Amino acid sequence: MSKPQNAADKTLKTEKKRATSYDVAALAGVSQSAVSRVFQDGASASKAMRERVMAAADKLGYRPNAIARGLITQRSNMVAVVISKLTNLYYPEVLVQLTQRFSERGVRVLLFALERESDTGRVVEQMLQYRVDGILTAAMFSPKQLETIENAHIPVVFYNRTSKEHLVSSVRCDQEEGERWLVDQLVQAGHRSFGVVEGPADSVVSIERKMGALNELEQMGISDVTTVSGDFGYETGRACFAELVEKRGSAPDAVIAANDVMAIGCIDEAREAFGLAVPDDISIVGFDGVGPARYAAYEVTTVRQPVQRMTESAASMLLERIENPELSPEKRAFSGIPIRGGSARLNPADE
Amino acid sequence: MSKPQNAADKTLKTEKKRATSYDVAALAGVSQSAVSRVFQDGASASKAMRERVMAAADKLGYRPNAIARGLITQRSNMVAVVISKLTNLYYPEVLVQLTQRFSERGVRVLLFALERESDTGRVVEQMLQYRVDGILTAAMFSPKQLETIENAHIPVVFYNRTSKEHLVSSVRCDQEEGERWLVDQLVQAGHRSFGVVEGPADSVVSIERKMGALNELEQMGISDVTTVSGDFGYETGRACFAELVEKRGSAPDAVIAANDVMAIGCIDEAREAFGLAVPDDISIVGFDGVGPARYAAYEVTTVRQPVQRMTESAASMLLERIENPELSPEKRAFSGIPIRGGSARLNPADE
DNA sequence: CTCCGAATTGCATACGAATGCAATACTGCC
DNA sequence: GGCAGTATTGCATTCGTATGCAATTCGGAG
Repeated sequence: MSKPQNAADKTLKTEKKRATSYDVAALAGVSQSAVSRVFQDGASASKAMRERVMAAADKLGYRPNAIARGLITQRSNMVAVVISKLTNLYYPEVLVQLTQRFSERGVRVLLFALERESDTGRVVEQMLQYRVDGILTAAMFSPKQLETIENAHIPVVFYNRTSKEHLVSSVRCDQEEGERWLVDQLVQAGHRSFGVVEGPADSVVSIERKMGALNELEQMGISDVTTVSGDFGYETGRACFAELVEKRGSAPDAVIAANDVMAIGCIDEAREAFGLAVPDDISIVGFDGVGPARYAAYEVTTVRQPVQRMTESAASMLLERIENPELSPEKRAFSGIPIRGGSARLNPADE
Repeated sequence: MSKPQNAADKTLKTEKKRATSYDVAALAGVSQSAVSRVFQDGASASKAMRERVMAAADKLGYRPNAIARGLITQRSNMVAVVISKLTNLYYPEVLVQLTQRFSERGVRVLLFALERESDTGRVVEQMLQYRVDGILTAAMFSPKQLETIENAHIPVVFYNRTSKEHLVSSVRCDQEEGERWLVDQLVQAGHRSFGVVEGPADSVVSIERKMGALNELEQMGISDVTTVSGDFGYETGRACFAELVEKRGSAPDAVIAANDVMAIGCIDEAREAFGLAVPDDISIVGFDGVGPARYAAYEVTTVRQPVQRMTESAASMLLERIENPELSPEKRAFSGIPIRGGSARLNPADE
C-alpha cells in the first residue's frame, strides 16, 4: 500500500490510469520534454528518439492529452458552431460540411443547437468557458453578447446573418437578390397578384427574404400583395396558404414562400384543399434548394444556396482570423443559383 | 517594460489577457481557492465572500476556464457524438435532440460527422485525445477500435447499432419488428410479389431492415421477391425502382424500401416512368417516419422511429455510465410506430 | 465572558503537456 | 585528432483551476 501511482504491471494491458507523457518518458528512459517533442510537428527530435518514444507510447497506449495541451498553448483547437432550427432540412447539410471542413484542418467542433434562434443566452457563456478558438454562428447574438465575445477576443463569423451594431465577418447568400430574381421572373410571366408567406419572426433570413420580395414587388409596380406568416415548417406552409386565400377572398396568381418546405406546404394545400393546378392555376416558389424541393411531385422553382462554397468560405474565413486576429472583418455574399423548376409558370429562359 | 503581467488598468475594459481566478482573488482581496469555491456548486463559501468575489469577477469579466478545470477534475464534461450520413434527413432530428438533452445536463457535445460510416479511423484518435467523458455513436467501430476505447475506460452507447464481438450498450429501434409489421400488413392485404430496396452496404440499419423483411417474407411463404440496392438517397430510390421492374420484367405488387426517402423515390418513378398509381396499382412502404414522408403527395406508409424517446434514453444511458462506470452494458430496443399512410393498400386496421 | 463545534478560508500541491534556456551530442572539415 | 557549428536533449517553469489539510472565524450555549 505504498504509492503505486503508475506502477501497473506492464505486461497486462489494463492500466488503471491513462498513461501520461511522464510514464512514456520513464519507460523509454528519456525526459518528458522529449516525449512532448516527438508528438509535435515542428519539434526537433532525432530518429532514434522518435522510435524509442513511439515504441514506449504504443506499449502504454499513450496519446497526448488535448486538454492539457490546450491549457499550456492557449489554444483549444475547438470552434463553436451554433445552429438553430436544425430541423429545417437545410442546415443539416451546412452542419456536416462545416464539420468536415474544420475536421480536415485539425479543428474540432463543439456543437450548440438552439431550439429557437433567440436562445443564445446560456450558449455564449458556455463557449467562453470552453475557450473555443472561434465561433461560427447561424443564429443572431445580441449587441451585449457580441461585446462580450469581442472582449474575449474570439473571432466570429456569421452564417447568413450579420449585425447592424457591430462590425463583424459574415458569409451569406444574397437573399434579396434571389427574391428579386424570383419576383422579376414571375412578373415578366404575367403574374399580377401575389401572396408572400414569411417565416418565423425571429429569423433574420426570413425577414430578408420577405423584404427582398416586397421591395421588388413595389419596384415593379405591383400593389396586390398579401402577407401571412408561419414558421418554416410544412404544416404552417399549408395553413398559410389557406389563410392567404381566406384573407384575399381568392387565390393570388403567385405565392412566394419563405423557404422550400413552406412552398411545398403551399403546393399541397393548393392542390388538395382548393383543387388548383400548379403551375397552371397558380405559381408557387420557394428558397434554399433543399432535397425535397427536387422531388417529382413538387419540382419547386427556387433559388439554391451554394452551400458547398459558402461553408468552405466560412470555415476558411474563421480559421484565417484565428491565425491572424488582426484581420479586419469581411463580408462575403454569394449569389443563389436560380432553379427554374416546375412549380411556377415562367417565360422560357432568355439565354 | 518590467513585467506588467496582468496589471492592466482596471478602469478600461480592454484587458490584454483573459482574467484568471488569481486576478479575481487579488482584486477581491481573497485567496484563489476562495474564488474557485465560489464558482462551484457544493463548495462552502459565505454569503459575504460570494458577493465580494462575484463583484470582482464581474468587473474583470472573469469566467472559469473549463479546460483547466477539466485537467484537474479529470472530467471534460464533453461527450463525442458520432454521426454519419447526416444528409439522410433522419439524423438531423436525432442530432438536435441529443445535443439538447446533453446541454440540459451541463454536458457539451463534440461533433464528429462521417462522410461514410466506415470513416471511423481518425475519429477514435481524436475522441481519446480530447478526453471526452463518453461516446454516443451512430456509426460502427471495428473491434480493434472498440478495444481501444474500452481500454481508455470511456463508456460508449450505440445508436441503432451494436457489436457482435463486444458487449456494449445500445439504444435502437427494432427494425426487424417494424419490417415484420409492414410485411404482414402487405401480405394480409393480398400482395404476393415483392421488391426489396436496400440501402448502402456498410449500413447496419439497412442490413437489419432488409433481413427483417426477407425473413418475414419467407416466413409467410412468399417466394417472389426481388432485391436491388441503393444508398438511402432519392435519386437511387428512383433508379432502384426502374432496376427492379427491369429485373423482374414487370412491377411487383409491393415495394419495401430501406427508408422513406427511397420510398419516395420509388413512388415518383412508379408514377412518372411507369404510369402506375400508388397505392392502387402498387404499394410502396418505407421506414423512419421523416418529415417529407408526411407530405400530401406521398403520405408514405411507414414505421416511425420514436426519436424523442430514443434520444432521451440514449443520453441518459450514457450519462449514467459516466457517473457510474461499473454499470454493465444494457441494450434497449424501442418499437417503431406504425403509420398506415396512403402509399400502400392495406386492410383496415383491426382495432 | 468563555468555550466548543461547525463553517469558512488560505496554503500548498496536483493535473499533463509545452517551451526557453542551458548542457550535451553530433556533424563535417581541416 | 581537434574544432566550430548545429542538432538534440534535459531542466525547470508555466498554463488556470480544484482540493486535502490546517488555521481561522463565527455562532450559540452555559
